[in-house]
Amino acid sequence: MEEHEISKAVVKRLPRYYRYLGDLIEARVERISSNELSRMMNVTASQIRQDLNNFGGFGQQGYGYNVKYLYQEIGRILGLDKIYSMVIIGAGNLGQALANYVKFEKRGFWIKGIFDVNPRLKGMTVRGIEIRMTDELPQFIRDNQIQIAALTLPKAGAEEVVPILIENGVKAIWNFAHTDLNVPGGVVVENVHLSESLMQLSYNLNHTDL
Amino acid sequence: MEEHEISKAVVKRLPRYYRYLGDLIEARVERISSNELSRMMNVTASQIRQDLNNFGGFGQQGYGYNVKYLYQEIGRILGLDKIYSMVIIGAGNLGQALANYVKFEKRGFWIKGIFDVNPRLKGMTVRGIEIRMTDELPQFIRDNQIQIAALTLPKAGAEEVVPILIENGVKAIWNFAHTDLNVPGGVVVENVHLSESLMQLSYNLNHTDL
DNA sequence: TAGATTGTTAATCGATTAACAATC
DNA sequence: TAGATTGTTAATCGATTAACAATC
Repeated sequence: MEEHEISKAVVKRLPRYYRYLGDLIEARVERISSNELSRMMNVTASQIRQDLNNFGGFGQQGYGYNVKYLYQEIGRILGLDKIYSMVIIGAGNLGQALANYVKFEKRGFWIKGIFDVNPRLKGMTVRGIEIRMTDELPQFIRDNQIQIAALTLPKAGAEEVVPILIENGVKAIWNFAHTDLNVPGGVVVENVHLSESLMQLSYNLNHTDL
Repeated sequence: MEEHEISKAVVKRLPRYYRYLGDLIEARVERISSNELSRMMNVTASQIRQDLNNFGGFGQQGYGYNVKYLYQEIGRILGLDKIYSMVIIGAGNLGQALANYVKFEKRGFWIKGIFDVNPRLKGMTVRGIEIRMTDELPQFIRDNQIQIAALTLPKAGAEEVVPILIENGVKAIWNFAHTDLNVPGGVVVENVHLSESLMQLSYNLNHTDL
């Protein structure tokens, strides 16, 4: 992989580059300079070139970047050239929203199972994926070599389930519960704290002038 | 309000302070020093003191911070002492998940209506909130003095609806659509790009050593 | 008063932007 | 070749951490 550590700020920008490049492909654009892209994205051309050169030289002097090639390379950097097996823990609205979001599967994130503690949901399916009871989780993770778990359940349940996930081999947690999870090194956590996002909105609403 | 501009990084940390302070109140803790809090939250005590002092001196030398008071003050800074009227545009799973999330209302974010273009949803309710057709939106926003709109619909629809929202007085957009919205100054956008979050997870999964 | 801890200034670190030589 | 644009070094800017005087 890379020689040096890539900063969080850079990693956060990569998916946005990827999205814009995808749009350019759809628009049949073949090449783009850091300058044009910077105008589209409202960032500096310098930042784009610096960000990309963390991972290697993808452009060509006097030409710019080939859109398709750069898209593919950023996809590879993000790990989108691989296939992942995923479970969703918590079959409420949010869990079902994720399960129904087909685009994840297009990007290689396969949802293998949905779990809940509510026995009334047992056997029901969401987009063909069966809802299972949480006690089946350890076996299921091992049998299906699950790498990623999305936690769409309340705080207390999330904290309980994390050690079970990790014991059985889960390597990444997409955490929607309103708590900071404790995981050992080598396990990755990505937080989506919706209420904190709404509070930031609220702050900005109150501190932005017309 | 404040004299100088507060950095985005600081604003992003405020809701997390708020959450930890809420937990401390529940645990009946009366006072806390920046040092104790820093250990709980895995940040430096210096950062906590710097962050808070952007907004004023909430502590007392030799004592620390009064938990309840600090909680209340951060809530006020975040605008959580006010009440907001909100609509959700897009009555899919994600929109319904937001509508069902009662805690938002506890924090003063009242969901007044849910909108969709699908006529089959017309008249249905989610937690007592009626689903309305998008053509009723302009009137509804004005009549109910809606300040915030959550966009839980596909990209194209989101881009179409934004000018309508703004024309009728919406001041903040909570954007779940996979696109960067164009809004005039004075209108606030907070993005929640789930697929980009998943890509960051994927990156970290592939670039973290055991 | 002595001890603790803040508020704040100064030092350090890292990220962004500018500049330009290399080169297609 | 001349023009364009990258890759990369240097300069700037901002954010984080350290240090300590002020003070409860």
